[in-house]
Amino acid sequence: MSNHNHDKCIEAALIEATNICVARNTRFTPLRKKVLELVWSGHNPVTAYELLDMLSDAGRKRVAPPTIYRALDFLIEEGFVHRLESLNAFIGCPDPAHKHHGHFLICRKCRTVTEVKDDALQKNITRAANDLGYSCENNMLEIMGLCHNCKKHSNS
Amino acid sequence: MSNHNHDKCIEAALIEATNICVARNTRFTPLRKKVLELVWSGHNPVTAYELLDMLSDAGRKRVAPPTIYRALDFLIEEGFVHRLESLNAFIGCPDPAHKHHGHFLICRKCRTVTEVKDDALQKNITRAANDLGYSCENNMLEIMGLCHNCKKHSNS
DNA sequence: TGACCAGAGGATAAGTTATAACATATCACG
DNA sequence: CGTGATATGTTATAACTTATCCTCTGGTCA
Repeated sequence: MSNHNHDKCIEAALIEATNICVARNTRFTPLRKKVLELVWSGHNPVTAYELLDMLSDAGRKRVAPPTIYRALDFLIEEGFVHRLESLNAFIGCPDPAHKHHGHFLICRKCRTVTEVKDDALQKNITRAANDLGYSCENNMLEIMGLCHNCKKHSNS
Repeated sequence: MSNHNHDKCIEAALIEATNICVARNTRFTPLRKKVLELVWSGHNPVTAYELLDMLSDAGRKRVAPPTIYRALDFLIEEGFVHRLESLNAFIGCPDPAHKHHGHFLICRKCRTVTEVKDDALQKNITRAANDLGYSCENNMLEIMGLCHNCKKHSNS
């Protein structure tokens, strides 16, 4: 995630979300759009309260927590955003058009988060659940470690 | 987890924890023992505040949150207890002697939690991380679905 | 044996994350 | 327009977690 034109990421996410909402006839309101844009401010997780501050800085008059949480609920429901349970934080989904569970790589150093897309892995998870008599309706995998870049530049 | 003698589960967990602490020369104090016992009161996750209430009911004078969190920190550190991130709750580990990451099946109906022990799955996870340039220092998998028993008895 | 020290746990307060409950605004559609 | 449904604003509070400071206890060692 080093030096790319991140504006493109944001723009792409907003356009795709817009298209999906049109297709589904759901309401991509200005607030929801703004929150999605803020979530996409980087490839790092952001917390609800960071979003709150960012929204306020962005010129709106200070909003209260429910405003953010409701927007996030919508964005998660539509698949535009994932929640990182181990961080109580949120991250934009790079592929909202395809329904999937959240599997993430989290760099403990630079906090970059990369989404894992691995069908074999998902199959393996479902299989493991079935082996023990459970159905798998939903699952989340969060892997903490060092990203490629931080591995190179560090000795810890 | 239907009708087993759960006292055996509790007893086994306490004995194993005691042995491990002796081996490691760490202090399994009465408070820590009591908290572990309470965590093991069932095969369901318990929250920190539930433990707080349980401790108080158990005759002690009301303790404050840090007391519980410190005990939990110790128990987690020693591997006796896992934290379920998606529930902000805690569950006893059935195999504390062997270091491993937490992979769980959670029944959304009866809340029974079963720990998954699956080496192939862990290898698969590590491989997926490496494929994307990440190391895997730590990982957590939480699968939500219905357990065998609840599948049989329900139509939702 | 007694001075010292480290670790455990009690007490208070505060920080962080999330939701309930109710009021108001806006939209969609007949 | 009017009405119902959905979105957002507002206030308060619940739920979860940590920081800080202090006391007590049990072990170590001069």
